[in-house]
Amino acid sequence: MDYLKLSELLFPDVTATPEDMESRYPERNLPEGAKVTRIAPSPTGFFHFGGLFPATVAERLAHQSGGVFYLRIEDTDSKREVEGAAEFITKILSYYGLDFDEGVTADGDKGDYGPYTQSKRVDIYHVYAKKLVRDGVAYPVFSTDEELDELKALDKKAEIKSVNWEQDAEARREAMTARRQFTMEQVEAELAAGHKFALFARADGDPEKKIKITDLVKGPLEIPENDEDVVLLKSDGIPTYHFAHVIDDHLMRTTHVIRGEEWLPSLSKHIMLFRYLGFKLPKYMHIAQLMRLDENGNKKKLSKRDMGANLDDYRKMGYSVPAVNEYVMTLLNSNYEEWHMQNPDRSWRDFPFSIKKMSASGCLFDTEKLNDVSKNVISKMTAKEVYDGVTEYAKEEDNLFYMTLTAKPEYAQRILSIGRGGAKPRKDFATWADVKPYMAFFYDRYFVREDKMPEDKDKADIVAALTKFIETYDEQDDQTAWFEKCKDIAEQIGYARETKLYKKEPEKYKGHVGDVASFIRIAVTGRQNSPDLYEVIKILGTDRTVQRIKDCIEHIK
RNA sequence: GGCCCGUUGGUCAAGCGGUCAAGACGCUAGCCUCUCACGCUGGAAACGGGAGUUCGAUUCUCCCACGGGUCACCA
Repeated sequence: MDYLKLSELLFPDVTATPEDMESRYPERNLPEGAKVTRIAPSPTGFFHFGGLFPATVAERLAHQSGGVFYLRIEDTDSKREVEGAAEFITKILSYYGLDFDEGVTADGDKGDYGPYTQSKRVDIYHVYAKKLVRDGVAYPVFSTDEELDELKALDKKAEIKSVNWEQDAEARREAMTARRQFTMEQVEAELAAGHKFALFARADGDPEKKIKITDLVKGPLEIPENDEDVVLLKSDGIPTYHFAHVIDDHLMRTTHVIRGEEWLPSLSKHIMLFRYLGFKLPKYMHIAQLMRLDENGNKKKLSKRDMGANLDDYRKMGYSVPAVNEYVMTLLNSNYEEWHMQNPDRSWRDFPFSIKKMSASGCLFDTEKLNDVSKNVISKMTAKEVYDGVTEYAKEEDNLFYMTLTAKPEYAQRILSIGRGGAKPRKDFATWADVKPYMAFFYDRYFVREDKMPEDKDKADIVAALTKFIETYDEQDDQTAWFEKCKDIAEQIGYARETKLYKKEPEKYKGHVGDVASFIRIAVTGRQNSPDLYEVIKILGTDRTVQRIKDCIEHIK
């Protein structure tokens, strides 16, 4: 077979050579040890929560080493592509603070190694496709849709465990080899008839032989050589992932390919293609998948349809950006939490991320842990930061609350200041959505009497306590003076001044000062639980406090 | 079914031949406290199984079991 002739027949319009490509995309001039990484999502309009893991690793590794982190859009599957998806991806990644040095941005491509969208790189792929045909490694397959369907059926059969498994696999293998057979005349005839072809790379591996390769997170690997022909170009001329990966990551000079471990089984294909093309193999890092529990209690890969799989949902649920980032870090690097405890005020970006500390096994997504991380993150924020976070969230999710907050920003921030800023801050919020129920009673619009006065206490005592409180309340009192008055009231209605006194001799009293505080709290906030009552009343103001207590007394009567 | 990856408490995990097998989340007892939220002091809870190598295996090797992934002109 005259492969040169075949290559001209198949790719008559391709004039550029691999050498041209090499000079157009020269090796990067970077300091020793600098890593070039990338994230390469498909524009499906959906960004997987798990996608944050390789993305974060890639970003850290590049930026920690003075390298380059870029975004490439892998839009080689037109069937799955969604309008505006690329823009959505750049938006959500920048929302989570993953900043690119190169790649697709809202204002077009940035960087010298573009285009960064695969559909715009078809000419480049064809240069190498032609070379592989010329080298006798790649061959065309002209298939009708029906033939394709038949083959697909065989694939399906070969996959399913059945008694005839061996035969099914054999039938498939035969069909594959048959596709390799053709004559120049046949190709010319097909082409003349205007038929499209897919381009395959002939596999030369022996699965009995193993390739030794070290994955930076999985460790030393032994994988069988590839003996399955690889689709390079689909019949529309667009490359498959395999071909695009090899060419793009070589030309864009990626040093570390960071991707999910679901790619491990096709690694031998990629290694083969790198060899065919004469490219240097990059370092690989296959990251373990994020799992969920299925109904049988088994771990399953967190897939698109699962709860919590959509990264954008976390924003909608009200999780703050740093909380999500930190949670990802805790799972990615086992010593992150330890470091964070020693450096409580430093950003996760300051953490010396290490490949060695990455786990080789997949972990279960844990909402409890996320919430804990999140509570800690928010508890360290200033009232202003919390206010900003909540208002931004409410603007999207709860317009009335947004209006309520922004009508009196200082008031909202005073509320959010309670118990904040000290060494042991309150940890009330895991999400921005938790804020509204916490502070709702401060707003007449949302105030409701959720909790009733305790049944076991005498109504007359409650009314007496509340009445006395109104009579003696003085907004000039400091906290100690204020609480002394509560104790006085307790004493006057036959309650113990101190909780301890009551606990010592419960039969001597009808209750204790804590009960008095509880009456006031329920009257003022409508709930049994609230933050510091003294602070609450101060913020609420004397008039509203008195009014609420009076209303409450009416209620009781 | 083939191939590949994985296996320390419920979860995330430290460990890298000799440890009473860290820590965090969750659970729990108690303390602190005007309630809540914190905080503090405790507690329960783990090396999948079997062979080897070794004076000694959670740690090394092999086998098994279990779990996961993958087997497209999808990525």
